[in-house]
Amino acid sequence: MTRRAKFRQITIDEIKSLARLQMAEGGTASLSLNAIAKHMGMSGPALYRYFESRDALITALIVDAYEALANALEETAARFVHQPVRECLRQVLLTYRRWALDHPIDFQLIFGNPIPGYQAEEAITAPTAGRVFAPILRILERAYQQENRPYPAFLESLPPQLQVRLSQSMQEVQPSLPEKVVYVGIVGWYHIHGMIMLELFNHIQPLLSDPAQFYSFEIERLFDQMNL
Amino acid sequence: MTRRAKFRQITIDEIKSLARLQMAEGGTASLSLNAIAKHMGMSGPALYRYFESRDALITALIVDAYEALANALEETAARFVHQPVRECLRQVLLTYRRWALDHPIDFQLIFGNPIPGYQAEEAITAPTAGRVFAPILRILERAYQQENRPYPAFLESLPPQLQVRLSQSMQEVQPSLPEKVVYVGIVGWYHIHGMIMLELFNHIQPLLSDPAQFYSFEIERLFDQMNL
DNA sequence: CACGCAAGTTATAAATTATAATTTATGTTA
DNA sequence: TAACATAAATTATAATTTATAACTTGCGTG
Repeated sequence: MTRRAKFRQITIDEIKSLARLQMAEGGTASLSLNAIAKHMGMSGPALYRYFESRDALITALIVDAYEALANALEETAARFVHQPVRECLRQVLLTYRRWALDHPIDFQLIFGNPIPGYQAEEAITAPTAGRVFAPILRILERAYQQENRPYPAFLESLPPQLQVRLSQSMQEVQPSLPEKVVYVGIVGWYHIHGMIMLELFNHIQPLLSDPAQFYSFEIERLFDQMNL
Repeated sequence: MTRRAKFRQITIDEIKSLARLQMAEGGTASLSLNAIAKHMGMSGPALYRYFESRDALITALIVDAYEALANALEETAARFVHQPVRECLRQVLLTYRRWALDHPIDFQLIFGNPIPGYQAEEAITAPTAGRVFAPILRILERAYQQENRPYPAFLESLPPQLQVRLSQSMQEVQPSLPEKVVYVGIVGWYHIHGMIMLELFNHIQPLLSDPAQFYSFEIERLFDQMNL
């Protein structure tokens, strides 16, 4: 990497870092290119050398967030891969919530409403989205394929017309995955993910004294249903 | 109501209506006081006679949305009150999703991330929030109290330290509600609501061919667990 | 050494929310 | 009915946005 490119990368990183900081203080809306530039000691339009537009910056942040979440999940999955399936998936799901609470802004960027007028570009975010779901699927595959656990009873009553559509990128990560595994994964992910969104996007929070305990409780309940 | 007050109310309604329309087209961010005024044939600052600020307008819209959702749920609950508990709750939950899909903007206003820099005022929104949860609780109370159904098995393993905190307003709607009923309600609401948020805020949608079928499937699964 | 391109600058355009000052219209009251 | 108070709307203006254009500076490589 040339000397110039290195400095360029540093500048890009600093811009993104400041953008995250700004959003952490005032919400996803308070992102201001001008303010960032000012804070970096340069003036407004200079930033457009590094990001084509405000939306381009946001897209970059979203992609980063996706990667970071996926990395966190994969790392946990790897660390507990020698533990029993139940413990391994438990740790992954706990990491999921932990990461969301530790990086609320990034989580909002990924799963929240689009920012002011920002239009998420499916083409850019979709590939990485698969990486988030993949670790969960891999653990479930181990449970039902390798260890031959019986599939959950509720799969029997699943409507036959209902079909899963694994995205291109996810199929690359996990080729030839049995449909039943994916179904179980979706049911679990919806359940878990929904809880986290509710906790993070508030409005329901005051209902429970300790969301963490409730989350753990629901995880065990889910595992029981999954025959883990 | 005086003649002037009536016109004033009409104007307020028109502003809110146009605001909703605007958001429906360009997302919650595209709300512009100027554009509304222009569309109404008056110029900018005139709107400030009716709403103190942009945030005040948004708050009004949020309150309206809460009311509308609560009304829809209550209406369905009333219409099916003579049906078996299971059918009644099913219809209420179907209405919940239906309303969310039919009014995505309002649903985002209520449960999504705050708009660009907008800070939700708990004091204003909390009271109405109770009305959304209340119909569900009432049906569950009927099941477990009046009809003496056994409580779900999973309640046994609920951590004893976990406590529910019913808001002031909810206690007024439902006084002296057994804690167990509230627990079941929360578990159910989290599950259901989480699914809807995922469907609405996308990012996971392409995973399933028919979200409606999945939703119905999960409802039945939930009911089985609830002994309904 | 000199040329080319990257990086940053200022100037400017088109929006936004919001305030101040002013005019116009309405409704009530002496 | 006439006069006055207040509501409603206007224009002008300020302070911010994002974004483009044109120009200057300076690095680094051939």
